[in-house]
Amino acid sequence: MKLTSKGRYAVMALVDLARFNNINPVSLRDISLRQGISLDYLEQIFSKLRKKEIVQSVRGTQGGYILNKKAKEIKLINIFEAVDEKVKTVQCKKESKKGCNGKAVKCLTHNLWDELENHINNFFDKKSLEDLVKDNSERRV
Amino acid sequence: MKLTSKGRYAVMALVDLARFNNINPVSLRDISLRQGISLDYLEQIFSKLRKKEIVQSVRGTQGGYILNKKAKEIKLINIFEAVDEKVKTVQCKKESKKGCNGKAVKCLTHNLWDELENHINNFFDKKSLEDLVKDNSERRV
DNA sequence: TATAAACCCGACTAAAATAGTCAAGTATCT
DNA sequence: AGATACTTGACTATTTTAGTCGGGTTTATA
Ligand code: FES
Ligand code: FES
Repeated sequence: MKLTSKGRYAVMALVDLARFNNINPVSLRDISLRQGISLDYLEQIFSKLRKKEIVQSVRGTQGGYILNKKAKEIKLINIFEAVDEKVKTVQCKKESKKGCNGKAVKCLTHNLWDELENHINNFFDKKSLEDLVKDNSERRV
Repeated sequence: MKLTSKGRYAVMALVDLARFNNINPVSLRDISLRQGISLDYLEQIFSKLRKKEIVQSVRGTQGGYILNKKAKEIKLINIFEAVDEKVKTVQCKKESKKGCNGKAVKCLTHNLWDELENHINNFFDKKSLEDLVKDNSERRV
């Protein structure tokens, strides 16, 4: 069970952005330099974040990205969904009544994995971008 | 973030084993048939479980595996550790003081991922094999 | 004592996922 | 005009996953 770079970078980049998000847009180049993330890769990520209306883009010189909502309203789960970093624990299709291994009944562990998925998603539901920015500035002091 | 088959199978197989674990050893062939898991793959998995003393093997005809501890004492986390299904959320080395991206300080999101890791491991710490067997027999009734 | 059931072990491999790179744009500010 | 920065889509190397395969050894039982 591991977190992929895509998800990690998306959150990292947004925390960076949120900290500087007063008035001016933040360019991916700056985020790339500050956080050590490949610029090309960031572009892919932000394309998704924009399509899901997490951020807004400002084109041209001095352009960049700004948050499209208040930091408080952006939850981790929204970020992860936007970049397709989904939590997947069951093997079967949830809607279907069939189990994994193709049987007619859900397998012995199906409920367990379902519980696990909820447990993890709960964590993502609670944390907002604002929380993350705060945690971080407190740490400095 | 997804659970791999190895981890899922390990738990599935052990729940199966635990249900039949009265006196007689359970053969991997039976588990393979009941749970629809490749026999060869199961052998790999059980080799690890045996080395970590989760199960004991009984060789020869009529052989198989039996639990090496009480089902109550086998926690999910022990199973996952045995088969190397570890939860990994941070990118950096935890012991090191350096961050991911090679910087001298931990990155903006390090604490978050660390919290997440704990959150997930908590779940694994609590659940025992006994719980899983119980959940399952209750469901039938 | 031969046979079959079962564990044991290491090497190999196909397929999928990940983590990018690259090229060719378009928009906007100065 | 030139520089900065977003936009898009295709391509690719690497790693991980989920097995397979081939050869063992051990032991109950007929
Ligand atoms: S994981 Fe859903 S049936 Fe096995
Ligand atoms: S994850 Fe530990 S420093 Fe970035």
